[in-house]
Amino acid sequence: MLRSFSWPILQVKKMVDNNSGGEADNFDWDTEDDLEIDNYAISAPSGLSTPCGEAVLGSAEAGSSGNSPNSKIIDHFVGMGFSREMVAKVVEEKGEENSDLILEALLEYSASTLPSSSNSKLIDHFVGMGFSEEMVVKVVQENGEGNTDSILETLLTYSALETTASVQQNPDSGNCSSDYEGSLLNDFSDFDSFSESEEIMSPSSEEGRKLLHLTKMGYSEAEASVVMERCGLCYLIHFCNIFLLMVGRMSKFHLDSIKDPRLFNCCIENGPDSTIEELTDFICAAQIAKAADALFPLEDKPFSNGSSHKKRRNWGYDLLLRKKKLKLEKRFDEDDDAVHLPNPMIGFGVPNEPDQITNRVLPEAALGPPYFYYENVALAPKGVWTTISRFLYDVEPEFVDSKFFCAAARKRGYVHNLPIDNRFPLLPFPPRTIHEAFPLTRKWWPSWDTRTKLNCLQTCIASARLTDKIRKALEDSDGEPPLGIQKFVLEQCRKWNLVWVGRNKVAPLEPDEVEMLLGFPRNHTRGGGISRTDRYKSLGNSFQIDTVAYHFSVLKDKFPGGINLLSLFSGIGGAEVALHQLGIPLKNVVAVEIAELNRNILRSWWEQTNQRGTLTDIQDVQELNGDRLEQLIKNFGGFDLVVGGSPCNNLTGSNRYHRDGLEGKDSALFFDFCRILDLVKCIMNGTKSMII
DNA sequence: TCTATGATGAAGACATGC
DNA sequence: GCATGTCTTCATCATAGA
Repeated sequence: MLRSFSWPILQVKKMVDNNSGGEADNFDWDTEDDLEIDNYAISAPSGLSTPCGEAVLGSAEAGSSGNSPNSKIIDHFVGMGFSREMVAKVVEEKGEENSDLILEALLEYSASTLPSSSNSKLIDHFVGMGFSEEMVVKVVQENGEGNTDSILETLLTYSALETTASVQQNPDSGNCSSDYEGSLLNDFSDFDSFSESEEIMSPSSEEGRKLLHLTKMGYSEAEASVVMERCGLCYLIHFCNIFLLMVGRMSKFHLDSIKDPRLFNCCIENGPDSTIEELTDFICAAQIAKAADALFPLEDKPFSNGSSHKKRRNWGYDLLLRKKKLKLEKRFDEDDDAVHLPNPMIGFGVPNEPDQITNRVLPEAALGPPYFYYENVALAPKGVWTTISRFLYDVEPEFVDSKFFCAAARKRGYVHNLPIDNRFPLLPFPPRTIHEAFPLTRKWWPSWDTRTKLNCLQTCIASARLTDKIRKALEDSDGEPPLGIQKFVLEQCRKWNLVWVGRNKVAPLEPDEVEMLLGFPRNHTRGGGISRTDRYKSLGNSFQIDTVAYHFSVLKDKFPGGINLLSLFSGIGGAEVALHQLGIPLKNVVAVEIAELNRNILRSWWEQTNQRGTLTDIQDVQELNGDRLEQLIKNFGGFDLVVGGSPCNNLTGSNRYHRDGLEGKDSALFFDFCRILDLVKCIMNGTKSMII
């Protein structure tokens, strides 16, 4: 079974479970990781908060020498940061048998006993942001201390209303001259000095002019460049809104508009044409958000599978909140592996394997319509899958290795909201071993090459020089080659997925063989002006059809009349082929793919298979804005399934140069998947038509 | 200009032994 | 639990040759 994430509450619970499970004696409570987690719990202004740091330290120091029968469990909870007195009291009340109950009671007591004076770290944080203590105390009382997002939002609202009133009384004090802004900007005075780069000094374009203007205003070139780029993305409006709010230029109407997708879309659409004022707002707001992050390093709340998620209506705002938390989670994930890959990597189950899981509880926000399905490499840098999951409504990823479906490994993570019961595989089963897939290789396969499965099919193949080098190395030895040669050859065979095609002769797979292994029709990528290199590249970036079809199979009964599909980063049409092979009619397909070669491949397949539905090509995900989606949804009556496997370039271990995670140039397109999915959900749920 | 080729490690999961 | 070694990884870049 997949293991849960290790968010704070779960981590604490895990620790307690370990204790109650009798393994506490082997648990090292003093490891650095545990201390980090403890510190997290201690200072978090959430439900995990403890009364105060001093009490925690004092009790912890006194902690490990208890002699009473329940001293061990008390010590453990004290080690988590609760005061000894509180733990003792709770253990006395609840007994020491049910550690979950104890934990819940401790959390409850902690929340109820947080100091309400200005000594509160939570209040200090907000006061430090520039809000008045009186206002902070009031808002904290209204919202409770566990919900820092609500507190911040309410504080911003009050501030905006106050300042707006002030501006209305004194119009000259508006815009960038408010005290708020002054104090805030002073806090961000560590701008880089003005850059005198040649490019900026001689702007030859509109972008250059804006860059020059921004740098002259005192922003660093890097900041200006980033914001110029980002203003084409969907984050602009949120940051602008927050900043406008902070400086008091935003009325209640504007505040409400934060959550208005139409306004959000306007900014997205105007991104490249953003005015200087918008760009400066963006920079300031980003810095404010950065500072807010620093002030609330521990605000994150544990997620549950549960029902506590409110209806996902404020998608733009939510997206930004999730983005804001990204850095915090990344830091946390660096301390603790939040997502653990299952071994064996069979997700919720694969055909012919035991331990099938057929039930799961999805977070309310994740429920369809539409169904969604996101895919990427399983072995991404640490923290990436935590982030992906968080951005996709906290749905737990399903990690599956396609070696359970075909003769090649393909370790991938899938985040989806599909049902998981009554799955069925495509029949007939594809060959599961190398020899089944390529029977002619058996004749030449040496006994010392024990491979039965190929490794991941990638985008590059071995060179002729390498296979020749292997041939010569083997021919130099009489009979069975020495161990050193065997080791070298095996290493290269594993690395490049070489198969034996003659005596002492290995070769990389042909493109049509890769097609077969991945479950595509023969010659799917052949012809139409595509080179062999590009065929390997397109195939290497694709789905494994049998794996994906197994997950999609639950849709067959649900859409007997056909399905409307939004296929993002569609590549050579893995999702389309999988649905087709399942016998699910494709009614309306909107396929978004940047590479013309891939679009041609999908179009060609569409025509060859005599599809009766309509296929709409879109080149760039950036083209999919609210209006475009609204039009498409209006035409089709909504999407039944949104599928996407965003670029993995910056995630895969094969990338030696730019393994930058989700912040990488290409892999950042994941956030466009989120944006578009949110938009689709929003429009289909009627939110968009409700506002304005 | 396009295509194919060769050189370029690090990160992280996992198994093993102590 | 920890150190160590093994194995795997939807790739990128520079360059030569057609």
